[in-house]
Amino acid sequence: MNTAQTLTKIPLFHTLTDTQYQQLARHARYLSIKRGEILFQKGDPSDGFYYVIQGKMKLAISAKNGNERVIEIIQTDMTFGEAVMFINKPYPVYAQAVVDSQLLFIAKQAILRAIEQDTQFALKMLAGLSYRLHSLVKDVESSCLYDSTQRIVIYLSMLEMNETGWIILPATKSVVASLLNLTPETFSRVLKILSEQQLITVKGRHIQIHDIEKLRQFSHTQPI
Amino acid sequence: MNTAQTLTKIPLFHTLTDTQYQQLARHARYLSIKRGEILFQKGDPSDGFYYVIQGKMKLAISAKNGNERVIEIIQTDMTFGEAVMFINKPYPVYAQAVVDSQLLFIAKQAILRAIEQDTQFALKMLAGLSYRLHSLVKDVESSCLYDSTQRIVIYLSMLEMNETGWIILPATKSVVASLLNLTPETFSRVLKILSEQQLITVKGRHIQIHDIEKLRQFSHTQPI
DNA sequence: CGCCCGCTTGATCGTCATCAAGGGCGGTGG
DNA sequence: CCACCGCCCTTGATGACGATCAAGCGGGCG
Repeated sequence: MNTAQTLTKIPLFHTLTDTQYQQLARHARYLSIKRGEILFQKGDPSDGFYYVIQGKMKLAISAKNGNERVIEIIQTDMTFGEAVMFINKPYPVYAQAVVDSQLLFIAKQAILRAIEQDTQFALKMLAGLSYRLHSLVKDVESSCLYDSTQRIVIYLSMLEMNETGWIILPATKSVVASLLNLTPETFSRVLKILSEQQLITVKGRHIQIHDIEKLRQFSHTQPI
Repeated sequence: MNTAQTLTKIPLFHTLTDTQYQQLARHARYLSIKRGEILFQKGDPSDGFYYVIQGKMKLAISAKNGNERVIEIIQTDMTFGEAVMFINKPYPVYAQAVVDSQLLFIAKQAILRAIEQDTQFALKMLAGLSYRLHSLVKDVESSCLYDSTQRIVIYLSMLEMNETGWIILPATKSVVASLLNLTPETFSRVLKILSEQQLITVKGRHIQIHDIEKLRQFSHTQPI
């Protein structure tokens, strides 16, 4: 598949014309990245954003002492790095490949031109950023107002969209734990408790939720 | 001052023409709100955003048990609520007046029209949202990677832009504490410790930083 | 002058991180 | 096919940070 064709898969671009796709394609470049590799470091300058053709990336921050906190896990068919493009600031996070991945980089100038030509595109861009902002507020909310069990239950509930009742964690348990602002140890312990309560079944990264309502109830009755 | 004149003070609108100002003014309305009053509740639908002509607002979330967490303090000349406008979701936070305030509400449809007419405006809007996103990431970073003393020092350093060395907290200590994800008690204790270390002087909401470098050093040497 | 609200200070507790060690699974090579 | 190795994950013991509960202080405003 060529670059222009790949671009048509990005939801953000769905209102564009063929000509515009060709323009974008000229400013896009394909790249492949191996598991564990760093795409950009916190502090690097930004001149475009990325689309995940296939694979998984994680955005995270880290303290001097080595502690890290995963902000987001970017999966196949998602984009990242849009926001930083519009302000002259370096990346506030670093990006690392969780598995071998294929990415598409789209240069800032191409986006700016597209915005000039297409109002709908600008609105989509705004909606995309707004959505991100919304998610982050929810994230802050979670971290501040809920304890570890509640955060985990909320997270599992979010993933619970399949019909089967089985969900698959998008990364290793350590990474998911960090996403929920927990240590791997705590994450493991809570999953064990939920298992013992017959609320879930854990098989590696696969988790079955038996009764989502009971699960939610449990997490609320925990305090006191 | 009439509405159109007030609009010209909003940085976001600086590229607009007089005609556009008139258009916007028709979709804007002035409102006055008393200290403590709620402007909108979490969950309310959004159909525009707000500009603080004079006063102070706070955006916060709250848990069932009554706990609250202040996300942002909006001061005179700042805007809020832009992001939610672009996605069909209710406010993820509630807004409350910290002091008696005058606001300008600008309806969504006026903004959408302005975006259609002015590319520069769309870009400014994008930059504004990006900036918000950036701040929030910084906020998450602070909460996760730094302890209470470090967060307070970082916050005080941010406010430290005046020449005098004296800074003024933008709200009551309780509200600032919540903004830093701390209880008032902890906030008070840390300020006391910093005072005892001769690093700052506290007089009500006025704080003098004696030596910002020593202050930073202290907050880093604390752990261990 | 007195009340109320916001701040301080103290004592105690709980949650989660940290430190440490052991177990399981998958991949690789003999 | 089996053995080995490394990486996660688990499980246990301990501790620290900050929250909570409780009481007293102080200053501003009516």
